[in-house]
Amino acid sequence: MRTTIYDVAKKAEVSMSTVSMVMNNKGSISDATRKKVMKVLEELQFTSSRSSIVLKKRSAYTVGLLIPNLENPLFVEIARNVCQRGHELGLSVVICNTENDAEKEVQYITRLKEKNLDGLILAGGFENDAILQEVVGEGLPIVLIGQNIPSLGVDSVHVDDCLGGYQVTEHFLSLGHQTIAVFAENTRSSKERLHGYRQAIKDAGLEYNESLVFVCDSTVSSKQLAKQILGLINRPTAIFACNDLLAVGIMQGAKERGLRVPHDLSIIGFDNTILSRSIDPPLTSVDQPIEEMGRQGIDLLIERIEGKEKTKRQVILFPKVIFRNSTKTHPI
Amino acid sequence: MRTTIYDVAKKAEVSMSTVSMVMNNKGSISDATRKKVMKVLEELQFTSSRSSIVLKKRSAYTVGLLIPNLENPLFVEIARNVCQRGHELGLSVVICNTENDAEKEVQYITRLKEKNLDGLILAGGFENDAILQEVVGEGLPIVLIGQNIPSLGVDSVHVDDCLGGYQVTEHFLSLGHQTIAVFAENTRSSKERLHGYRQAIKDAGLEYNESLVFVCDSTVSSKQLAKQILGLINRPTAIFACNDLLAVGIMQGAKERGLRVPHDLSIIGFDNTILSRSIDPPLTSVDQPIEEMGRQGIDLLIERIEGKEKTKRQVILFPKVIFRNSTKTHPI
DNA sequence: GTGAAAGCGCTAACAA
DNA sequence: TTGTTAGCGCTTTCAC
Repeated sequence: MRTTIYDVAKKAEVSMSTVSMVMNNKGSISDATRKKVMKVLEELQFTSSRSSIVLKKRSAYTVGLLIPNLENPLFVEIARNVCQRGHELGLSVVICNTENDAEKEVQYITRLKEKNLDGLILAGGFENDAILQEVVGEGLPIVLIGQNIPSLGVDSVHVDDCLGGYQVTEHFLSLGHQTIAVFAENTRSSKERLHGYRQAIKDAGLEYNESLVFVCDSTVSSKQLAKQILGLINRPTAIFACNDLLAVGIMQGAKERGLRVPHDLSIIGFDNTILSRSIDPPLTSVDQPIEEMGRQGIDLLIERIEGKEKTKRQVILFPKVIFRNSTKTHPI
Repeated sequence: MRTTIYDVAKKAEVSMSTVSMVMNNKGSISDATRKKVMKVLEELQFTSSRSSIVLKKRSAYTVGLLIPNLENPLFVEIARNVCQRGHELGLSVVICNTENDAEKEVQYITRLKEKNLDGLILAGGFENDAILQEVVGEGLPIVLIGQNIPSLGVDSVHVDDCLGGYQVTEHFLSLGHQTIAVFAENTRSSKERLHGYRQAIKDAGLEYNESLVFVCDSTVSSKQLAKQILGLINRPTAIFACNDLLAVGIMQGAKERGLRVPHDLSIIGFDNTILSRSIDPPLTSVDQPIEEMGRQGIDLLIERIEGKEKTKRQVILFPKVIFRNSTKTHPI
């Protein structure tokens, strides 16, 4: 049978409440008693049962982290940082890999609620917006990492995706590229990046050409797609991939077409993940300050949980293009 | 205030115990009562509080998954599959990223124990063997994934690392390579792989040369090391990297030395992660059946939790070399 | 077939 | 400063 606070009390010859107070640094306890209790606590290697505390306090010191896809190193990195920061602050972080499945999203949220979780962090896309709305309605604190859903009215921390897209496009343009394709996912952040692209194109006095925008959803499909469009007569000379995963696929597709990067084709990715550093040639990619995002995400959430904040806050971080060797001047 | 089983009981005009029995399919309930209760359950969208169940039953339907390093896609993949299988079976899986830190290992395990966890899965290395021994002594079910620690006497599921190392080396030898270096981590599985290498070298009638074995621990250090040893006069013509992460570093080091893979240097990795498919040239790597490992890991653990099994079991899976383009015949 | 009641391990209000 | 006690929400005997 598990050791309980009662066993400690008995051994230390005090009451349960005294032990509880010692453990939680509450009330006023005489030094002698405190020492006595501490000693027994140590001897018995006592750690209290979480579930009874949760039951009593109606708080599990737990936050759920919903991730759409652990295949993308970006999300792994976000998870790592959120867990890290949570751990520092004594919070449990439960990682839930929803795999972009609306069904799973509901299941995970339901399960988390059963556990009396204190808040939710959503990293990346979410399929089932209705349930989110419901959760928000119930007053459960939520923080968005890596995106903003204006209609939801919750805190968020993300880079200025639009600016990132703008910078990428601007760079391509400065290299003389005119036919710049975009590979985007069907997510809010991709749309923002695309928006930046469009803006840059317009600002350069060029025509925005929708047929250069391709929506796809994984390494595999971006590879197929890239292979296909790179076979066109008037093929793009530069491609902006809205994340590194897509960029990897594009590179593979280009290779199968016999095109060399960056000589025949320039590519820029987004997220600056380990992938951009592993592939050959190293991929120019837009960095998101993930550590900062993880830290701020948790911190925002905690303030919200503690009820300090009532207004909606948005932390917008700056993207930064990390130049590597996947782009080149376009021979005019 | 949260809806409780008592609210359900009141609304359905039955007792709490009846509701409980309906929810858990226990006892004998008349069809009429069952329907009545089900209806209210549905109306109230009732889900029961986990913590009270845990408190009462002393089981949280939770298993902890200790991962040494989320930077390695292998572990991410393992986590994904373990979570997946756990979810299917209604178990919560708590991912704990210990970052190879003995301190964190203890913290996580302590915290998990407070939560009444039912079992522990260890994927990959573990720094603090003493605490493991302690946990085993307490009777907490443990399963090892991707390694075996014979002294611990617990269930495990892993590939035949020795065989994998043997196959890799055999392949290099068949291509005519004689000077084959090994980059290993300081882990049990690396040691097994190295053991296979040694065996293959010996079986080929060659001398085992310890100075060709290098221990390192990340992409960065393998890159530095590779750069260094590839500058030697009598440099290796083939390198066996005990995981893909190391292989990536080696490739980068080789590149900085001006060596082309596979033309000037053959490389084989281990784990067949996404990295081996992303880099250029695609890396020949030894596949571990991760999905199988995740599934079997959870399943072994559950049987153990349910007390069905008493004997130690070891599931040994077969590694499989996936040939890509990172090796080439050695010009004699 | 159903309900009453005890109790899982803890916290916090109130007494002493 | 310390102890007593009433629950938190549920499961599970044991009566009926």
